[in-house]
Amino acid sequence: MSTAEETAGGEAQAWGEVTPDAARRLLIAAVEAFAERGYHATTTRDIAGRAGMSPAALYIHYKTKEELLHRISRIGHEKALEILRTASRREGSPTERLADAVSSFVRWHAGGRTTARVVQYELDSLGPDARAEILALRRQVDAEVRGIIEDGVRSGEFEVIDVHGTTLAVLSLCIDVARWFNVDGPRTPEEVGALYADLVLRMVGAGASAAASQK
Amino acid sequence: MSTAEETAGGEAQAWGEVTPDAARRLLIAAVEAFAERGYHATTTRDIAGRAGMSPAALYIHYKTKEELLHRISRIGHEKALEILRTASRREGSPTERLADAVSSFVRWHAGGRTTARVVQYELDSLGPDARAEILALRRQVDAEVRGIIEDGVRSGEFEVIDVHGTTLAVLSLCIDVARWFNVDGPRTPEEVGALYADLVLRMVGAGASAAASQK
DNA sequence: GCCGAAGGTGAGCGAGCGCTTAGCGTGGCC
DNA sequence: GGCCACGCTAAGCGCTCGCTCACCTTCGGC
Repeated sequence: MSTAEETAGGEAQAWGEVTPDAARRLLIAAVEAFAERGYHATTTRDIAGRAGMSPAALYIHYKTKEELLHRISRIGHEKALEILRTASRREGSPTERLADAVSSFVRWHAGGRTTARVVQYELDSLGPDARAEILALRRQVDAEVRGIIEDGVRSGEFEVIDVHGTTLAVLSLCIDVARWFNVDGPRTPEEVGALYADLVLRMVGAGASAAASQK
Repeated sequence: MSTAEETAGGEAQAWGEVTPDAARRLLIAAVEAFAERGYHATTTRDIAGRAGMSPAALYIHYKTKEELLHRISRIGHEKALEILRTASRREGSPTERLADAVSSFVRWHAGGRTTARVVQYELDSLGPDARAEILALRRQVDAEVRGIIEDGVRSGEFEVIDVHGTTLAVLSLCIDVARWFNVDGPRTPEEVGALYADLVLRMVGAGASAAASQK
């Protein structure tokens, strides 16, 4: 999971579950194209071309162009949820769990920026049914982070007045990394993850009663 | 400036400078359409229709569809920059100036969500020249916020290790409001502005040496 | 009361879109 | 070795896109 993953164009990562091979190649091509140009500006000819196939080949594996986006979005959201769940359910104090959640969530958004961009910013391009399905996953993502913050408030480690609003802000901060992060920029995903974990701990008031920006 | 501005569909606000009247109506129609569907998914027929005109009328006032986006983006960024400059150059401590900057910047993103969405998220739909012009404005926006944070660090009010990274995070947090804010949701723009000002002051460590989350 | 500019329309252009269909090559099975 | 299912392609259909063009209306200046 934290082995040599993606950096620039590759980012093949978690698409291993998609079979057969041609369908996976098309999906990866679609992710790259959607991230670069946006869903609506991407043509099926472009996707097929990137995958080294003719335009018609796409329709053997997917019913429509939207189905491609739907599949990408669902797999991406499931991955994001898994990352947060892992951090949330490990043992440790709320402070440690929140720092872990934020830093790994941010690393995913920065390192897999291509995928994350599509997952987080092309939601409105989905039809109503697919959109509703994805929104249910997003509510689970929200609940996971809110759970950690509530734990911290309960234990007295955090000092938060508006738990819902703060949860929203924390997630918003992490998600927006996919918009601005530049692979050629001065920061590595790990550095941004560490910086953001520190900033988020400050936001929830961790370390107001104890020293917390260690590690 | 803080009079009864926009709430839902209206949001006519700062487009007063655009003349003649027909050109302004087209511009407002374009903002609404771009915000709703995205630039690439919006048709010139849709824009003209919303403005109560025929598709051809658009080309009397604008050379291309992209020129509409360019104009919207430039006016929007100038407005955003003006808001931050006003907060940055008023008198007061860095803490007060930063809180003012964040809360007014957030209010603009939440209240004028329609406009802000287009301004912040359709940048990539511009051609290279227009894009470069807008990016120059964004660097000024960044510099304005960084200036306040640097002042706070210098005066000892703030405790920030990575000034550039923290500036980026603060701006990112504010900008992303345009993505998730819902006019029909439970929070008013003013409430989000106040919450975010508090969160940002925590992020920069204001009140670590003095009480700061007052007001 | 005529005239030209300004601002608008209806029809339609070439291009490119998402998607379909007829047919081709190939490898596994009897 | 004949057969057929599978994966794929070349060609192209119907449609809608951004944008243009020929023409129409309105209105202030003289």
